[in-house]
Amino acid sequence: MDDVSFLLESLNDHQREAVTLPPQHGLVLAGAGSGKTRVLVHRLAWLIKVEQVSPYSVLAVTFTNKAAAEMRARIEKLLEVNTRSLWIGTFHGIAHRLLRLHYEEAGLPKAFQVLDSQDQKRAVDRVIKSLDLDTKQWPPREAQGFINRHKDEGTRPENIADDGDPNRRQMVRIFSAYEQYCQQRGLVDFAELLLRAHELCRDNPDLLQHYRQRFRHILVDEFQDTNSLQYGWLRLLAGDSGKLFAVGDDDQSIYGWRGAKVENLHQFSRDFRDAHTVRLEQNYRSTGTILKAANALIANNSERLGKELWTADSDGLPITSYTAFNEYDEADFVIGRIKRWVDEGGKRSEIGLLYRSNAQSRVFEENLIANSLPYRVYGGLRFFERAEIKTALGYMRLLQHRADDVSFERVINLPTRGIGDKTVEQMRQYARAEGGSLWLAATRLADGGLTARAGNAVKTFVRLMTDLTERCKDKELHEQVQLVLDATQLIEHYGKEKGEAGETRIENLKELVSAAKAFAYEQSEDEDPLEAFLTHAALESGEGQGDAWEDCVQLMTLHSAKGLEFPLVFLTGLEDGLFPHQRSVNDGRKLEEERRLCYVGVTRAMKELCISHAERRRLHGQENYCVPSRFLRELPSELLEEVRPRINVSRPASYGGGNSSYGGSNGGQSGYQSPQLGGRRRDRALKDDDANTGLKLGARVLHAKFGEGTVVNHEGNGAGARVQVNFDDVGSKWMVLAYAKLQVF
DNA sequence: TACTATTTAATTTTT
DNA sequence: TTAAATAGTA
Repeated sequence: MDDVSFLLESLNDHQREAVTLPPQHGLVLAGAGSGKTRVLVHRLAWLIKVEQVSPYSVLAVTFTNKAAAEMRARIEKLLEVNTRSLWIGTFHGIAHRLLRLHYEEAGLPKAFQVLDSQDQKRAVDRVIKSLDLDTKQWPPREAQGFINRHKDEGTRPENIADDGDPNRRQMVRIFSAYEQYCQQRGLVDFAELLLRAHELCRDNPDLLQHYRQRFRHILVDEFQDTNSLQYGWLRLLAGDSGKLFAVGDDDQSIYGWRGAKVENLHQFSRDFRDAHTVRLEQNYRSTGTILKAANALIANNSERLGKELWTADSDGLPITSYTAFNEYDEADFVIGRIKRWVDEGGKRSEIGLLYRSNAQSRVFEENLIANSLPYRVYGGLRFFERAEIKTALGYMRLLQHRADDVSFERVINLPTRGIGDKTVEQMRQYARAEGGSLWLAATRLADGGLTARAGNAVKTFVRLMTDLTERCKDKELHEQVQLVLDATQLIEHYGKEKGEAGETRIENLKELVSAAKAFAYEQSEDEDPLEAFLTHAALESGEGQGDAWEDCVQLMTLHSAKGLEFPLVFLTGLEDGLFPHQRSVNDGRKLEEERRLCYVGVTRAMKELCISHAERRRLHGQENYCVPSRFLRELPSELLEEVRPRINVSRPASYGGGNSSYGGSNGGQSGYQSPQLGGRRRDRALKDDDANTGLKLGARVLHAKFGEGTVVNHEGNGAGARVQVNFDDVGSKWMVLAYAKLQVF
């Protein structure tokens, strides 16, 4: 046997145990930063090198293209094997591949199209309208959710039990009609990819047998994120002889709301009795302090499989906790710390600025701009989801498939060519009556049946498309894209948008040509390049397309931060109602998911962690007094170093001194303030907050009977003044200040 | 058909 | 507040 020590020497005992498990089912509970990907990659290498498993017999499944690409790259680096025969991909990518290979058995046309969620929504919208339903009463978004939820559970409309609820019955009707709509046109949405692939395997014994014999080993990443259908498919594929090796972390399950089932992690050990479980608890990312905080926080969750992170490293710095007046003050503090980090020689790209919801980024962005700090906001529209790109691709699709009604509708009047809603509706009716495509309707109606004006416009469009088809013959992919852009004048159209928007759109369209060029380069011979490119666009969001890399502060939601790490992390907006989110506070399960989200945030930090919350925050245009997040209280206070604003604007003299930790005696803390903005806001805070009661909103108080709580409201003056206190244990109460004998701290 | 006023709702997101 | 969707107007 070859020397395989290189596969093991960089691993700790537990990692090594996982990697070298005998060829059987394995479950690795990998804590944050415990070297999960490394174990997965080394396991795969071990199977090939030591267990003599052919790369051909291994299937490795991930959730994102990024993770799949990284895994492939690391395997290639570790071993010099032919990774082409190795199936590494996303659930959707692999399902797609199976369906392409076996489209007939799957009941699909050879050239079936993949719908992304936008396309799906449009399709659902059309279906609802074709059923003569009001989209007000039946919002496409909800119907789409209904459809996807059921597909994710492996359910077809005919399998949904009729419980007599007319609402539900109507939804099922829409679901059915949508399925028919897609089947007729050869359209497959994301959930359908998985469901079809599952049914394909389930209903074709020979085919299933073939793949069962082929894939002796199935490796799964982020197993806690699998939904019912995905797990069902894995089990089916593994059968009795295939070996599943799943890696996941129940404490990092944050996608329950989109169908992920943490329970699968529990179920795994029940379904595969002989499965070995290995825990990876040594963390190679964060300081001891950060890990202690993370452990303490997550200990508040129930039904955990149980893990405790530890590190061989030192405790490091305490966690900074900042109480801001409002969101602007919070941003001032964060940006001040960012500057400090950069001044001390740190890179901006080493900073992760995390928040619960996207709306929070705005204030940070404004402040970063004011301080000329480059930043990058993650999330938002991906390259292939941008309107201009979708439109251009719509033309490409229509070029390829004349009957593609979704693309037809997208493109028919963009740029505007005088074919309005009325004309399109006529075409729809014609198409419906004839059972043909909109394209057919357009060609027929162009020769009569429309007003002269509309008829001419439609004729022009038809000619445009036929000309394009002609001119695209025998052209390279990127030349075809260029031809489409030229002929449709999309660049001119989108360039008209005012401001930077137009510029960006033009750049994106040009980038599409480059993307096509780059794509064709790595394309294999036997596929139709355009067809493959269109699928690529649907299946890969095009992350990394466009914007060049720079040393930027990284802004993102906690969800998008999963899997990443930063030397310096800001965890912002730790306020009840915001984080945990309002919609989760009254539901134990949801609340636990929020806590896991917080855990994910904390464990992103390598060296320094700064946590902040605001006492008041403008939300939906309303100024709100905020109660500090319960998660804040779950972090051991000895790990925290509280940083206070430099002045105490709102505490009246009578409460000023004594044991009050709000007492603003430290005059320092300058350097994190932008003077004009900060100053003005503070003045306002003074006025608003100068409560008649003399008790500051958001202040923590102690009541002899009810215990600790937070002041959330007040009314009245003098002797009759009352305050509303939200007690940690007994909830919210109004009390007369004069009698309540509240102790402030 | 395109622009403007009004209404409405308001996590999180990959494929 | 603000962004998006819808309704109304030039």
